[in-house]
Amino acid sequence: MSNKTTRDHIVEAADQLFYRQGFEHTSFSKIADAVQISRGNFYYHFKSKDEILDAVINVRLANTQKILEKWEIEGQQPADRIRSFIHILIGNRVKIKRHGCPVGTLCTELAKLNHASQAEANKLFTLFRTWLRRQFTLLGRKADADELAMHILARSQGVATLANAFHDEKFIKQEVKRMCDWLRPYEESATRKV
Amino acid sequence: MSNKTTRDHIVEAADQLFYRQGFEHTSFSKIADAVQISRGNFYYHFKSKDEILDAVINVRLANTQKILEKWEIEGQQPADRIRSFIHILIGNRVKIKRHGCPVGTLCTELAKLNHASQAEANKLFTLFRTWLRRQFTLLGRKADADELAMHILARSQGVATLANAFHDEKFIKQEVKRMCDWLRPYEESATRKV
DNA sequence: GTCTATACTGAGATAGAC
DNA sequence: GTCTATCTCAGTATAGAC
Repeated sequence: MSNKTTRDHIVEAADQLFYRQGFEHTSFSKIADAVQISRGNFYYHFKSKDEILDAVINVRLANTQKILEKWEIEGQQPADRIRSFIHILIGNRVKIKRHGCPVGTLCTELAKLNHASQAEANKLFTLFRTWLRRQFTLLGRKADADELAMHILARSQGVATLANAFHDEKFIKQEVKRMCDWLRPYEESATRKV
Repeated sequence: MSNKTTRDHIVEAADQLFYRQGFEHTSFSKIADAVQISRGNFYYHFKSKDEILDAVINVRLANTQKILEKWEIEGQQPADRIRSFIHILIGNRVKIKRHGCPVGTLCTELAKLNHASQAEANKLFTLFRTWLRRQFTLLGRKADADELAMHILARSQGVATLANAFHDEKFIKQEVKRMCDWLRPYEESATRKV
């Protein structure tokens, strides 16, 4: 099963390093060290560093899509699914404390660099946004589904940013509870209608 | 009055550029172009790029302190002062849409770089946190004042991150309204006690 | 496919003239 | 104080052997 190509290994290592150290700060040497190949070998697989970034973004998009589908299937009710989203903050709390949100920090960095792949990276946010919007629509909030989706997305971003700055896991748990409390009235009003 | 030294001009230009393009991405050449001095001249005023960063952080700390004092004086009630904080999102919405939050994006970047000045930059967050905590304490929330301070700080961070990614000013206004709505019950319960 | 060697560039930093 | 000239180093990228 572990028939990963060198290309896969490069993308995987770059994915990790871009998350932990940032895109610009991650040099070819660092990726080369991680994958245990020579620097020259990169250019057989990719034309440039930007191409590696695009590959990383595509992998992340695919993985995100899979997770959203998983939550869609596992969660009986829309509110359960939204809670799955909220709880990634808990599941990834150690990484978030150390490196922030992988989506948010990448989009923020690419915006500063005015990088050509900004729009591609932003699609990661859009995946979550669209999925959350659908869940809120299913909760009967047709009129403000997108606003609610953006609201909860923003809150999870803020939590990640501050948890990272203050190196605080407890804060993540605190805020997750608040977000779940916030969600409950929407859930209950939907249940009453059914 | 405009007796600014060259050093002041350097710090000012670096401040802007670090915000707009990021610290690492901002080279000496770019700052030199902005200030209209030669690259070599930097080293009369600063020993290294990191020293410029420290100077920038110190300026930002001083400016933040001033703003907080201003809000403290201008706002009659603690809730008014907290609303002053919330409304910087509106006042700075164009910049936030373009470059995110100056505090959040700097702290996030320095965390990725594992930069020595991380702790200094985080003091910017701490200034807001401590100030907000005091306002919530004055609102009679002694037990959870810090939690509420962190909560509102996180929300403003999340708003800035998404407004930047989606280039969306309307979203900022939407969320500011939500934050003010969120604040009202705390304000009213405090007023009732008085 | 992977390597070594190397070109080229731009970065931070230094020396010394003015 | 400010400049020009220069150093050193790390980065991306290329060429060509194996």
